[in-house]
Amino acid sequence: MMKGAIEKNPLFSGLDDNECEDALAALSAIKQEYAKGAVIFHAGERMYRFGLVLCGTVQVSFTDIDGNEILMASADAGDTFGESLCWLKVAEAPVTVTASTDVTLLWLTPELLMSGDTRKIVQELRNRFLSMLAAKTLSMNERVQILSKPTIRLKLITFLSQYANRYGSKTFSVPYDRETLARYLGVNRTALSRELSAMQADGIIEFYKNSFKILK
Amino acid sequence: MMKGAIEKNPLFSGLDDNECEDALAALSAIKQEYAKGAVIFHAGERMYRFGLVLCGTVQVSFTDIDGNEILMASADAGDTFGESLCWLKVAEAPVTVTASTDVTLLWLTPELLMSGDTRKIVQELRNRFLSMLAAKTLSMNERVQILSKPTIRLKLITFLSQYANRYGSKTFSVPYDRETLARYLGVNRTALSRELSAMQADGIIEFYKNSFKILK
DNA sequence: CCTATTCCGTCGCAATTGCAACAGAAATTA
DNA sequence: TAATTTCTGTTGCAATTGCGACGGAATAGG
Repeated sequence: MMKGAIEKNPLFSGLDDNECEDALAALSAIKQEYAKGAVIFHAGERMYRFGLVLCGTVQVSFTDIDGNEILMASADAGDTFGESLCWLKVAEAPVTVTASTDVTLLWLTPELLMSGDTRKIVQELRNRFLSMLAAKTLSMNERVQILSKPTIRLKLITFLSQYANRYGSKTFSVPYDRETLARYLGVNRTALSRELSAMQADGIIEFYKNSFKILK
Repeated sequence: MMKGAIEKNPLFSGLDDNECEDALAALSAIKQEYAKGAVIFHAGERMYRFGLVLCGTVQVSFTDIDGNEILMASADAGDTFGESLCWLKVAEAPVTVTASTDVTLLWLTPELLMSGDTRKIVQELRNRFLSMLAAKTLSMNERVQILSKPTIRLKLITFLSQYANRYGSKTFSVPYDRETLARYLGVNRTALSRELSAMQADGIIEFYKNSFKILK
């Protein structure tokens, strides 16, 4: 049913049905559903489990020192959130997770991965969990790369190039509305619209809603 | 000798001498020295080992699509670099590592951590390696938090607050010169100097070279 | 089909920033 | 010590961006 989303996740991809069941059991998987807008996790609590999104989209925002909310990531089907805070047993997690749409997700507990359990599936999961974290680090590098660019245009070009690379095509759509994209890029929404229009006028890109085409 | 730097690193902290030796052996540690300015790792190669800085400072810069160099991190004694790229066996690592000062470092190979080796020390290292990656993710969150701020002043306040938190004091010094700090914050150097002066005039901070004091 | 709501682009203006040129301080080297 | 190089702060100006207000398009709900 939700098999698709699970398979997309590097923790489970390529496992056969039995292995998958064992893996879910080893992680004490619990399914839960949230309505659009619901708060999935409150900042300030400890994150005992991390989340794997089965369907829908969640937003992870960081509550900073002044109480402002900064969009850290949005997780779609197959994506996870909260692994680091969970693994490190951070007492007061500084992130809030909310449902952008109706959401179904699995809560997973990495407790067994920390133990000396030598079952094959547990060892495999340990390795995969590690790979997942490593991949997350690299994807955050990409975010930093974008945010470091001096102008909105360069941020957009970098962002769009990254997407084009990931999709292997110069035509693609992104899972953000303008407001969310602006926050992801760290810029003002209307300034973003202005720049998108300018880039289209300059013949650099074409776009319709969330679909983009890089002309270059 | 360099024991201090090693102990600062979460992979080795708290291990006794024997364990430490075993750990270094398990990671096939090799010591190497570089002169100031030397290139420690070239972008485009595969990173078979990750680095642990024993003394000195290295800079990790990201080479983006246009060939620009973006400062991703600077690693001091006890810090590591390249774990993610190494673990994921990325064929063409997109980072360049250079020596900001004369540098001594250990090259470490995580190969054994990927195996089914069940020796206690290896299991321990696996867990610690994981924690290290998780911690890196969180510290990158802090960087993103800074870069997401709309103005130089807010970036600085966020950056300085993070440092004050880490040191547990409102007086501290940072390991960056102005040029490097500007690149870390993603802003223009002279604009940074201008804003620092303005903040001092406004009674928010005091600073002398790389020493800062938050007055608030 | 109509209405309310959300989403998106445009515009003018003020504020912030990048940039280039420059000068003095500090550190390094001869 | 003198000379050279590096680092840092200042300033004027142009370019970019943030912000608020607005209107039209798209969407959702009845």
